[in-house]
Amino acid sequence: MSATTNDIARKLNISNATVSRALNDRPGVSNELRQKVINVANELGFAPNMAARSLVTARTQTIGFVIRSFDQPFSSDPFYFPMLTAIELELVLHDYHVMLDTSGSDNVSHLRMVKQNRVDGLILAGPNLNLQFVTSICNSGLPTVLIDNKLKHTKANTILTDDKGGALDATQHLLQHGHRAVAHIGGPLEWVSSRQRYAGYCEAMQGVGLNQQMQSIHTEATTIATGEAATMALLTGPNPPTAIFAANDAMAVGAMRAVSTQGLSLPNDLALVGFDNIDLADHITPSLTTIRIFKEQIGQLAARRIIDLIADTTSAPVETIVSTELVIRRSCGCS
Amino acid sequence: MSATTNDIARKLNISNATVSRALNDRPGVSNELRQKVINVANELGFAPNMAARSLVTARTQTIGFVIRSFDQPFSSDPFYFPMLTAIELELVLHDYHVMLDTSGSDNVSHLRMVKQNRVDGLILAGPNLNLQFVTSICNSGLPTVLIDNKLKHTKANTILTDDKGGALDATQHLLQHGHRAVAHIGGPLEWVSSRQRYAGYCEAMQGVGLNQQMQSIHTEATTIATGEAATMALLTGPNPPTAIFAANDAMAVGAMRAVSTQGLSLPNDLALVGFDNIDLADHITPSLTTIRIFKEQIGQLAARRIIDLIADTTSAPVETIVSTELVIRRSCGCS
DNA sequence: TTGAAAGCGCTAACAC
DNA sequence: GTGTTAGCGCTTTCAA
Repeated sequence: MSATTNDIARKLNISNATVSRALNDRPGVSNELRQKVINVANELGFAPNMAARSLVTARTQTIGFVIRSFDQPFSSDPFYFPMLTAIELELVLHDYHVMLDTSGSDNVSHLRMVKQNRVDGLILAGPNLNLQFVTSICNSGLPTVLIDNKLKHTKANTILTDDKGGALDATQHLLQHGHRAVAHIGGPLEWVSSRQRYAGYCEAMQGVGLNQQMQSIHTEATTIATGEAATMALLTGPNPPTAIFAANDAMAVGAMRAVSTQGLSLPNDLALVGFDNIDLADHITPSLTTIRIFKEQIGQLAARRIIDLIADTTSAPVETIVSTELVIRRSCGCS
Repeated sequence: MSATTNDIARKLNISNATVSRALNDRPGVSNELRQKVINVANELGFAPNMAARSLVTARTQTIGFVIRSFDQPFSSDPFYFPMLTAIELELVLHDYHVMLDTSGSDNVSHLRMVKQNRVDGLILAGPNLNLQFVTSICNSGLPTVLIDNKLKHTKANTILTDDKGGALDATQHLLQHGHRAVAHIGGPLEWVSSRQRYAGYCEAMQGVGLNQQMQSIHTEATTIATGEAATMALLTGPNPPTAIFAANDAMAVGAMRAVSTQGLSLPNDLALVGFDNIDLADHITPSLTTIRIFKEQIGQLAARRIIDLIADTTSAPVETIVSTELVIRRSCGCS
């Protein structure tokens, strides 16, 4: 088994308290002795037993990352994974580890990693988590950061994408192409992101007085399938649009399928802009004009916020909004 | 803070030893008292403090999942994530948690989660890990399961895809379409999967006496970019193939780009089969014929194996090979 | 069937 | 500066 502080202490004929002080950069150890301790520790390949340390410090140096396993990110649209990677990369710098939870529990007190005191804080990802669950966590006092989610009546630390701004850019770009019948397809309005993207769409349309031409469909998920269905409904409806702003790239891909099924072609018969900038956006035909989300940066910010929060639990909740970027390709009609 | 065994003991005027026995289904407690303990525990929302338990049992109920952060799975080809999800889902059933490590350390003794006794076992994913690193872990005695990797001189518990069988199916399918100049593009031959897929390709070609027509390019990664470059080289080379078996779907997408750049069209000028069955395979044009990998099942098997291994550390290493499935779409020329 | 006591490895308060 | 002591919350002997 691995070496303990006692092994080091015995070897140097000192107390393990001194070993602990030396190794943790605490005052009250002569430089000479401290160096000796460090040397022996290295020799023995010493690393503190986390269980023992946690037991006394009540700190685990672990952050829980919670996401619903049935969220699309885990399949066709790996949305939260670059974030997760970025989070881990940042947390490692601060000596923290990440523990995963995809169980989709509806209650904090059912979150095993919390009950068992396994984590110092939580990052909750995605809008698809049970509202009461999120609220109860945020009120529990455990340092918590939300990604892509927001509570109505509870202040929380949250990292958001500038969904409204991105949607505004996307829609305005379509308008600049001369389109008037610009429709929107998106996710459930219970999600902050869906609401904001819809708001951006509305603002753009109303900005040029197209209140009458507004037309949008909100489906229960934002997948290829729902995008296809929604687009089909629009194309076969009474006022088929000439352009569509899709709330994410998966739906945009679905829209492409619908267009193709209808015997139409992109971008001539229909212009299309997505949201996300998934890696494949550049590799489908026609390549997809979309709004880039800075996933890695969002992950990094979430990690930093949770660390700050652990250091100072009393700090006021902060809402961080990360901007977006319009990535112009072919599906919008640009050449 | 959360309740402890002492809280329960005090409330019932018994010792915390009895509480522990009652809650852990150990013999030596009357049914009556056990039930009382359980009731009080529920009332108080008790959950054992993992640090305390770990300290005495030397078990953490945590499995480390190790992967290199720069592996493609984390970006365009979310290969290992469905696996990770499946692993978590399975481990939860056995009261285990998953801790992530993407640091890409080159040495076990540098793996913090191991040094600090944070994990009971390790799942190492991907062929891209440092060989010495993997070997040293497998020899360290810590229960370990490899996914998509294999050691030459060290026996290990490993879960593999039937890469050779899948490649055989893919290549034979192209041959059945009447193609003779069937080329292969794949990853580095240091990877087990690349070697096996290449072997399957060779076996298929040699099986119909096409040793002379064999032509393959192995790139340092299996991405859209390398697939495009390799295909470009083949198409502009002395013997342009009429069909290509790509070692994964990302490379196949790259191949499509090269074909398009060359002014050719799929599947008429070139037939194509990939490997993976990523979600988008069905949504690109033409839809991609490919070999399906059962990622969720692989994850589940890895999780089960690591649990068995923890229960019986002496059990002999097992190599598990999960079969594949040919998914026929349009890129191969089928209609 | 139950309790008392020891101890896992570490940190922190208090002596000296 | 350094050692002694206690204790974090739990499990596990050993007694009774």
